[in-house]
Amino acid sequence: MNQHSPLSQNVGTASGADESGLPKTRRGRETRARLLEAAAAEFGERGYHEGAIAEITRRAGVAMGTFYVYFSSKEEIFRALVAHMSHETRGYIAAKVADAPDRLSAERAGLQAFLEFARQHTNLYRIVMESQFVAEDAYRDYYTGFADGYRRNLQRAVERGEIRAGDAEVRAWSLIGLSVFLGMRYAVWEPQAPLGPVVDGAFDLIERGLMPAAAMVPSGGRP
Amino acid sequence: MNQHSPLSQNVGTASGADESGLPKTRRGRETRARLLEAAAAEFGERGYHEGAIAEITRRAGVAMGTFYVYFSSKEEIFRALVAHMSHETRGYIAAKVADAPDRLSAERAGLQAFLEFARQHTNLYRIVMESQFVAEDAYRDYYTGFADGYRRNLQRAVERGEIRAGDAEVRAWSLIGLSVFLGMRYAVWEPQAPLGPVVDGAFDLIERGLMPAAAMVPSGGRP
Amino acid sequence: MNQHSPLSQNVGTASGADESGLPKTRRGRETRARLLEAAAAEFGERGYHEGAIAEITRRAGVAMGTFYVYFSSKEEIFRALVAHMSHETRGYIAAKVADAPDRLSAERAGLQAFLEFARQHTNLYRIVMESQFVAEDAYRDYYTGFADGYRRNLQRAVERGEIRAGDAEVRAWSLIGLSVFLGMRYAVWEPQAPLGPVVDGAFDLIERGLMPAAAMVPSGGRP
Amino acid sequence: MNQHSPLSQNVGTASGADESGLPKTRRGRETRARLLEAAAAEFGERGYHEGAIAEITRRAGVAMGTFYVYFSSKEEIFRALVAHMSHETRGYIAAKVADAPDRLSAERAGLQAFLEFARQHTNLYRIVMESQFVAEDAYRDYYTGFADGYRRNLQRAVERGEIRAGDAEVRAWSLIGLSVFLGMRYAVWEPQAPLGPVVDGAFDLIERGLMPAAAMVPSGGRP
DNA sequence: AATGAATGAGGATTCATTCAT
DNA sequence: AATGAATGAATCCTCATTCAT
Repeated sequence: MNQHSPLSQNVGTASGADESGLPKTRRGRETRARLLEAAAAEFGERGYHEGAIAEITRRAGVAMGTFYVYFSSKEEIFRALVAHMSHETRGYIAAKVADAPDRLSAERAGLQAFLEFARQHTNLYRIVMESQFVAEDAYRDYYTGFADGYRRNLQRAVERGEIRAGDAEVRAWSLIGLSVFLGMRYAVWEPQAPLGPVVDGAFDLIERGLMPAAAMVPSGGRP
Repeated sequence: MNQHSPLSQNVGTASGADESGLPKTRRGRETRARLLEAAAAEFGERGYHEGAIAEITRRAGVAMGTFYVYFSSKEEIFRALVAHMSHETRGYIAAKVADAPDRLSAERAGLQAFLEFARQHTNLYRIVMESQFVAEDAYRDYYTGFADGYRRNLQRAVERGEIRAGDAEVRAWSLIGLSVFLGMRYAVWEPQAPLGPVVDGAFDLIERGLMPAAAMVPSGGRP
Repeated sequence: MNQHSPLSQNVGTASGADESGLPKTRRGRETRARLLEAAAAEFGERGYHEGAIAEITRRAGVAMGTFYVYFSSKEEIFRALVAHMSHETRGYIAAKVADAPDRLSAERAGLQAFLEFARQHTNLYRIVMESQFVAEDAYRDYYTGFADGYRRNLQRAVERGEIRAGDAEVRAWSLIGLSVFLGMRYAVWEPQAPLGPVVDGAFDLIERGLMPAAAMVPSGGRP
Repeated sequence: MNQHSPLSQNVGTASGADESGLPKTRRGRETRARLLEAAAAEFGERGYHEGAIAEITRRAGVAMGTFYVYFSSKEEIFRALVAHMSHETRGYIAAKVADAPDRLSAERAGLQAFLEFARQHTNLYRIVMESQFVAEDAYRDYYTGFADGYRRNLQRAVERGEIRAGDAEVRAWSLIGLSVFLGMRYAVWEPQAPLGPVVDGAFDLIERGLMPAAAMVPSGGRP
C-alpha cells in the first residue's frame, strides 16, 4: 500500500485477537497489517478466486493458522481491504483537491489525481471492481461514499455559482463512471501513455460539454 | 434472454456437435439454446464462480454430460454469452439511435436506450462486468468494440460541426463510463425509479458541461 | 452388514444422484451400498470423529468425490447408518421372537437375540451409542422406535394376562437400558464369555424381580 | 457444578503448577477450579469434540495459555471431570441410601436418588456417556466402580435373605443399565415430567418382575 | 445426441498446543 | 501465575470435467 494511512489502522472486523477486532499487542497489529498488505498484492495479482490464503500467509511470512487469528474468512479480509482502499483513495484525492480555488479547478485536479492514483495502485482498481462480485455491499458502500461527498461538493458549487445548476446526484455518478472508465482504459490498460491529453480531453468535456459554441444562447438553456 | 436475437443463433466459439460450431439438427440447436439461456440466468443470478454447470444443466433440463456436447468448458459458454450480449446491446441501441437527426440527439437517444436496455437485462449487465475477471480479453473486446464505433461517430459529428472539436477517443470512453455507472446506479440498483430525470440530468451535463454560461467565452468566436 | 436388509435399500437422504435420494442405475445403487458398508466399518472401528471420508472411499474402492454423489456430508452418511441399523436390529430380534408362545418367552428370546446380535455387530453398538453425540435426533429415533414397539407388546401382554399389570412405558425403557448395558458389558467388552448365564441371570430378574418368595403374597401386590 | 464437593479439590491426574497435581497458591487453586467448572459447562453443552479450549478459557475468564498451566491436554481435563463426577454421583447416592433398612428399600431410594441427581446434573450425564468415546478406560472405570459396589451390596443382601438368590454381577449391570436409560429418558430428555411414577413403575419391575402372581410357584417353597 | 456416474485436485478452515514475554 | 500471539497438521467438501453406455 502506501504511507498515507498505514494498514495497521483498523478496518473491517477482525476476529481472534480480541472482541473489538483489534490485536492487543504491537506485534499483533503488525502481523495484521502484513496480512492486509499481502492480501492486497495477492488479490490484486490473482483475483479473489484465484488468490489463496496459503499464498497470503506465505507472503506475509506467517503460518496459515495465523490468518484466522485476525480474519475470520477469506471474504472478510477482502472486505477489510475494500474499506481500507476507499479510505485511501478518498484521502489521496481530497488532499490533491484541497487547495483548488473553485469547483472546476477541483474537477480537473480531482480527475488528474484519480488517474494518477489508479496508475500507482493497479491492484486497488482490480480489487474494488471485483468486490462487486464478492461482497456487493462493500462495493456499493465504496462508491456510495464517493458519490455522497461528490454530490455535496457539486451542490455547494452550484450555490456559489461556480457551476451551472443541475442534478447533483446524477452528475456525481456520471463523473465517477467517467473517471473509472478512463482509469481502466488509460491507467490500468495502458499505463505508459501520457495522462495529460486524457485529462485535458475529459476535462474539456466536463467543463463545456459537446455542444458547439455557435449553438449556444448566452443566457444558458434552450430558447 | 429476449426475442430480438434468439440464442439459437451461433455466437462466439461454441464447439460440440459439429466443426462449424453449430449443431446440425434442430434438436441440437434447441438444446444449445436452452443451455445458453440457462447459463445467462445462472451466471446473472449467482455470478460466474458461484454459478454451477450442474445447475445450468438442471435449468436447461438436460443431463450434465450434455453440456460438454455443446461447450468445451464453463469459460467457453461464458464467453459465448458475453459475445452474444455485445451483439444484442449494440443492436438495440443502434436501432434506437438510427433516426436521430444529429449527434446530440443521438447522444440523448443512445443514453436513454442504454439505460432502458440495462434495466431490462440486469443479468447482462452483471455478466459483462464480471467478464473482466473471467475472460478479460472478451471484456476488452466488448468495450473496445463499443468505443471504436462511438469514436467514429463522434469524429464524424465534429467534422459535420454538430459538436465541438475534441479528443474523440477520450470522449468515447468517458461517455461509456458515464453510461455504465448510471446504468449500474439507476437501472440495476434502483430499477423502479423513473429514468427521465436521470437522462435529462446526464444529457445536460454531456451537452453543456458544468461551466456557467456567464463564464463562457464564445470559444474561438468573434474577435 | 448382513443379508437381512441389503444396504442397497434406501435409508436417509442421499443427494447427488437424484432428488429422491436414490441412484438411478444399478451401478449407482451398488456404489452407495459399498459406501455405507465402508462407513459402518470405518466409524465402528475409529469412531465418528476419527473416521475419515477419505478412508471410507478408499475402503469402498471409489474416489473421494464419489462420496458426495451419494451423501451430502459426513453426518448424513452417519445418520443413514443409524437408521439402517435400527431397521436391522429390530428385524433380527423380531424374527427371533416371532414364535415365542407368550410374553415371558419373548422376553427371554429377545434378550438372547439382542445379546447375540450385539456380539456379531460390535460396530453397530458403537455407532448407535455415538450417534447420541453426533446426531442426537437419530439416536432418539432409534430408541424411541424400539421403545414404542416394546411398550405395545408389553401392554398387549398385560391385557392377555401374560404379565403383571404395570407401567408399560417405564418398563420398556427399563428393559432396553438393561439390555443395552448387558450388551456393552458382556457382548462388546467381553465377547468371549458364554452368554447363557447372563441371559439366565437377567431373565430371572426380569421375570421374578429381587423380592424373596417368602415375602410374597399369593395374590400379588402388597396388602 | 454444585456445592457438594467443590472442584477446587483435587481429583484425577491434574498437573501444572506443582508435582503433586495441585496448585500451591489459593489463586492457583481458584483458577483451576474455574477451569473445571467452565469445562463441565462447555463439554456438557457442546460435547467433547465441539467443545473448545478457547471457549473454556473464555468462560473461566483466563487467557488460553493459562489452561496449560493446569492441564496438559484437552483429554486430561475431560478425564478429571469424569473422575470428579464419579465421586460426586456415588457420594450423592450413597448418602441417600445410607439409612435404608434393607436392600429393597435401598434399591428404591437409590433409583430415586440417581434420577434426581441426573436431573440436576444433565451435563454430567452427557459427559459420562461421551467419555465412552473419548477416554474409554475412564468410562469403564466409572461404571465398573459402580458395578463392583453394587454387586457387593446385592451379594450381601442375598446372604441376609433380603432378596432372592441370583447372579449379583449380572444383576448389578442390569440395574445400572436400567437406571441409566431411565435417567436419559426421564431426567435428561423430559426434565419436567414427575419422577414419582417412573420410580414406582421401575421399582415394581425390580422388586417383583413381570411374572403374574398366579403363575408363581413358591420358588423352592413348601411341597 | 444424450445420459449420469465417477473423478480427484484443490483450498478454506479449525483448533489443540507451544512459546516468548 | 498469567498472557495471547503463533503454529501447522489435518480434512471436509466442491465442482468442472471425463467416460462408459
